[in-house]
Amino acid sequence: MKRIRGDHVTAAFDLVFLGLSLTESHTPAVGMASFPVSLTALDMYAVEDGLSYQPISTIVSEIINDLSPMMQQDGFTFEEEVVTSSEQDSTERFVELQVLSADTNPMWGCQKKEEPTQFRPVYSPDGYRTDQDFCIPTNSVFSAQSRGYRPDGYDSDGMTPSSGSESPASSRSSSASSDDDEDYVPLEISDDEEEAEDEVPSPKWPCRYNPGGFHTRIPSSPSKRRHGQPILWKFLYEMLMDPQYSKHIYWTNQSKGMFKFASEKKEEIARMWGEKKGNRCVMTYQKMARSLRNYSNQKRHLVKVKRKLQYQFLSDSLVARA
DNA sequence: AAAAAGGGGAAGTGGG
DNA sequence: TCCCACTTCCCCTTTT
Repeated sequence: MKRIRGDHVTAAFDLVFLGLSLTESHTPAVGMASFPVSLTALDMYAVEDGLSYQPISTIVSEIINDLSPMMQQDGFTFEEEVVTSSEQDSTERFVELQVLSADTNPMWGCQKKEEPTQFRPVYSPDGYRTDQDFCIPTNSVFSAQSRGYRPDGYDSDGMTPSSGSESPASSRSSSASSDDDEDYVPLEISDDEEEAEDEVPSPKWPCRYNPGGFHTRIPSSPSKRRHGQPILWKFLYEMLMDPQYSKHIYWTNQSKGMFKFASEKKEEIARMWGEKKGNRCVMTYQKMARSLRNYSNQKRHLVKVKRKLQYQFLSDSLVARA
């Protein structure tokens, strides 16, 4: 039997779990539920798979190939439908997952959660986060792990490794619930400008040529070093996915990855980015935009849209990034 | 016309 | 030592 990569299972359930682009049309019949998923939109939700970033459409395709035999055996069916939208450059591919519920197959139970499910972005600036247990937020729920599809790539008996003793994918998953959770610091917007000024004083001289000779950056914490430096486009992406910042930065066309900075908030976003990086100098929108232009010039991650303060994510770039 | 935003060269920084 | 991902400065151009 072909074995599945545990992380991909996690990713598959994450995308359903996220509620991203899930239509509201799932119709829980007796024992069944279906979840049409727009993969074009979900391409924006690339998943860190060990060393690279893959669009979810790629991962879902693998999942379908890998899981089909097993899931059909257990009463699952995957039905794929390709739908071409009216817009020229957009082909939306829908995957409909028909899932046998726990009601009709008690093996597909879902562990109870104290709190209701909260959707969350796949990305955080500090890396991928995922929960170990999850339920699809309908009555027809199941847990990947309860089926023996373990994120560590072992069979349900925990004795049979899938392929290789260590894979980047499995190491990512196993650390996600421990170290990463501890390191994760939610974004915060300080309403107190003076407090922020205390932490990041405005120098009286140009940062690069300061007479005091201070370093331009505060040394990173060990956790930051471990996970690499914060990445600008991920930072922006998380802001876009967080309703808290909907007045700062927002989608203008989410399915195409187009977003816009609010003119009156762009400097605040830049300042937050500078604080997240630990810059000694205050980050400005002008400087942040220079970084974004580097992305745009190199055609990676995002490009500038010919509209004021608007940019567009490149989903293909997420695949190419290694 | 003025302000805001866009653009890009060049050099520098710090982590991996 | 090299590369990456910015950061900073500066100055010019384009858009609003």
